[in-house]
Amino acid sequence: MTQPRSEFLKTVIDRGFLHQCTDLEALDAAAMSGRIAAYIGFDCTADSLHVGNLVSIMMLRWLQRTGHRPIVLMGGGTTKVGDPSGKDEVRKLLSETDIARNMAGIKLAFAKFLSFGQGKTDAVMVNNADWLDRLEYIPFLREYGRHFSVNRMLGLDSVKLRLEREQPLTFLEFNYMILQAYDFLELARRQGCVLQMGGSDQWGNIVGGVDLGRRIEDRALFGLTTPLITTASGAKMGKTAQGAVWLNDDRLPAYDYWQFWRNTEDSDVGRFLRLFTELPLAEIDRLEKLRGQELNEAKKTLANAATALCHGEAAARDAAETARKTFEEGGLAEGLPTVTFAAAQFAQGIEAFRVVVEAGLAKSNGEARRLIRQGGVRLNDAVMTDEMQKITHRDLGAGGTLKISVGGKRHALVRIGLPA
RNA sequence: GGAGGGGUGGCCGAGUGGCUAAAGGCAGCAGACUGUAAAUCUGCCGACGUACGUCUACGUAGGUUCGAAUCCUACCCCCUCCA
Repeated sequence: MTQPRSEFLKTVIDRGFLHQCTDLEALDAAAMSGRIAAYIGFDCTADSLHVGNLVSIMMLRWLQRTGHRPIVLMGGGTTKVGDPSGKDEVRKLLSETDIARNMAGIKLAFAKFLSFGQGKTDAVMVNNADWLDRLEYIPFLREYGRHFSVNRMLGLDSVKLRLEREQPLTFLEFNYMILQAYDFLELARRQGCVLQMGGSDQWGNIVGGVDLGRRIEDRALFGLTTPLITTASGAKMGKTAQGAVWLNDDRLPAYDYWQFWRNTEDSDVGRFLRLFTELPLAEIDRLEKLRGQELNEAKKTLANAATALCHGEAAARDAAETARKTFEEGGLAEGLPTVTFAAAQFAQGIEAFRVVVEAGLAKSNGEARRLIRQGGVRLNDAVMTDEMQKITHRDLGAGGTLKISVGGKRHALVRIGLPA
């Protein structure tokens, strides 16, 4: 199509958020003619969202920034069914209490990215359990079930994949797309919602809703999907040593979140800046042209901006400052993870490997020992060789603190604690 | 309900009585090289003990055996086909 005219679509396309759209021109016209409401659904399968969800969240944020109304749909109802998309195996059934707890955790993140309230472009949050829980089987089947063709559903990737691999697909899961389609219609009725967005794996489910709206009420609904974001090396984004990169700081501290972005691969920097920050495109063009070591500046900018969005400006500044002191000055920085030992323990001396474990830099004594033997541990930047070396008062620098490091990136502080 | 197949370490996946803490791959960690990047090479990769060692582990619970992931029994779960 020709260039979109609406602010919303222009932004979405220029920044790399668009994968597929059911009718880009008509959607563009709708967005030009006034405020639209759009939604994305999030199932409550974990108690925090992670960076894999960030593309969707940023979509809603841009929607709001360009004058439209975002709807966050919590899948309190659909989580009980389980989305087969992109899954090789049947999902475990989650209990109602699990779902409620997960929903509470997920809400925390949205409060940071969107502004909620009663205003015209304020975001709203709804829970599909509100209507799905009340559905009656036979009436639902007669009214909505007849609009779904099993022939077509069998062709959907989410279903086809399972069948081709001869993996089980339960009837429960098979119904997921019907419920998601119904959600869209319900939101259109309740909130005047005309657009559903989501990851590319949601295409089939989204189109199902668009079709249902047309068939039942002749509504013009739109679907738009975002690309699956992988790193340049092809890995699914958002894994670290500890696991997923969570958005909630009780699952992943802001400092580690910052580090995640700081360690972006060179070839991903420009793309990530466009997707995960709100820096002007001209600025991003400049940053991604930096070469070699200079590109590290762009990575810091990325880390600062992304962390500020998720954890706030102050947390981003702290993380950046901690990183600067630690990596660029090789010094001690407040803000690193800290362990304390009693003065009496220092007096006796503590075996080095125990300190490494206590600092959370190794999972077991054996691992800590191996790390030290392999020359992977440094005490105040001096490589350690003896895992039995005693850490004592003498190792504490000014301020009564010492730094212990594993590898180039993981650091912790050790200091004297108050007598227990 | 019937017949058959299967449950092994974070994941995939070998292994059908001792040589198996369990091949191989992936993921991960460390070292070298660097730019807190990527790629490459090297080493590590159940827990505990400074090594020889001990313990825990192959769906669960028992049993056979000097010795079991491997054999037997019961149970649980999953898959395929048939009804």
